[in-house]
Amino acid sequence: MTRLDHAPLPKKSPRQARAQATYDAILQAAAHILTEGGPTALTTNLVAEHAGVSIGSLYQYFPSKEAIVAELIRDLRRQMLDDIRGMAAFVEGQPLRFAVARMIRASIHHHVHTQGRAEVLEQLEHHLPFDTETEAIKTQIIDLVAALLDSHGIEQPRHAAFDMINLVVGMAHPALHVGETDYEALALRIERAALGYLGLNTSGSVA
Amino acid sequence: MTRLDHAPLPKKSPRQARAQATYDAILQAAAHILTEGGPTALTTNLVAEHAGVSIGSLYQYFPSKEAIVAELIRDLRRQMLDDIRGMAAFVEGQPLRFAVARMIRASIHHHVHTQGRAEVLEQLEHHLPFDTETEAIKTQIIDLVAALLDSHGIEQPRHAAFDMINLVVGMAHPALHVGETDYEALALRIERAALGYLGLNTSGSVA
DNA sequence: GCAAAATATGAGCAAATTCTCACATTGATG
DNA sequence: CATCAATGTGAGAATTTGCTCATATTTTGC
Repeated sequence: MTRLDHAPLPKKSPRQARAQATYDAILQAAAHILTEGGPTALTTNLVAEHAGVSIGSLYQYFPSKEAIVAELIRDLRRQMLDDIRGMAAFVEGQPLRFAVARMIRASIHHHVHTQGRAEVLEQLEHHLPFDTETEAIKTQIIDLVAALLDSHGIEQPRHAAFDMINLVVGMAHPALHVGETDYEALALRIERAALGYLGLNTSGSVA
Repeated sequence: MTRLDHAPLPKKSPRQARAQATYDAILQAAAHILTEGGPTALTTNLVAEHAGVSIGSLYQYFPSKEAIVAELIRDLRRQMLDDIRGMAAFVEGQPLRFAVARMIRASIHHHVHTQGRAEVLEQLEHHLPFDTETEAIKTQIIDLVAALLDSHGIEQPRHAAFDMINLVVGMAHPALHVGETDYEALALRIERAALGYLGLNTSGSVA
């Protein structure tokens, strides 16, 4: 066994000099192609070309096309987890309304930053072999949000965390996809729904 | 010009006896493959095989694989529009809370009935050539919901309709996908968020 | 510098995929 | 029935795609 036994990478680990650049270029190219052309546009040859790398190099680091997608998914989840962690730490001890507000802004920011990638990847994930790490990260994300809600006395925190995440993402993504650029206005609208879900009613009625 | 000039079907229109069965079998098979195996599993040969039809027949009605997907999307949208139309008629004159409750249940029912298809198809739609009919149907759906909200004095009804649809779908779909079967409980949770969004506050606070 | 290890290359093979076309079968019509 | 149009068939041509491997280049350790 070499020193790569800790990594869930199915093939050779690159960690040495320019290899990392090759590895990164492949992932970046794959992400780009996926968001631009959709799942059917993703071919290994095209990825290699876009990455400015030979097809042979691609297969040095990824045993298959699916492995590239799987790694993209892991990357995205790790990023999400990091963002949520930072957010959770930031709102520690603050009132729930504030925490919710921050969470919504963070989610919008995250989706803007990863433009459309989440959609496609989540979709593809369903038809990929079960990945332990990805699943573990998803659990951690739910747990973090659940802990946050629990600390404010929300009932069934895990259930609520699941709903809250979907509520925020479900509203934010289509709006952003359709070209909405007033993030603050969007956040305020989502906030109304989120606070309603949590039973923290905003004052005035629109109707 | 023959009598098929009214249909946006790029190839021959089937309307005659068993031809319709073939046509339907192809669409059904494609839908099944898409939901089971995802976008990458969809190949014309496989569709023909699953439909119990020769590959030649498939190309008699669809000029390309994309045309099949496009038709599936149109089908789904038409179904959505019909469901919403029925729902809107049913809640005519009823209070907004009731209308919202019905809309949420209808949406859940619709998603249960079309299991996962919406996700994949919506995703693929983004990378397909612009389809006038599909777009028109989407507009009609928004308009219907907007009219409903407007009749109850909701401000910016089109904006609100867009948000409401995404809120409901965004919360319902992941829950159903994860195996939730208590539709009523799910509907009640979504209702909290929806009413919160609309400013129709529910009574008690959970926190 | 030099050998050995790490990394990169890309022609090309096997399999998959899209789609055509010449022909067979079925159904309708008088 | 006979005829013709509508429908169905599937071998296979043309292309694409996933991936390998023999070889070339670069980097590292000494």
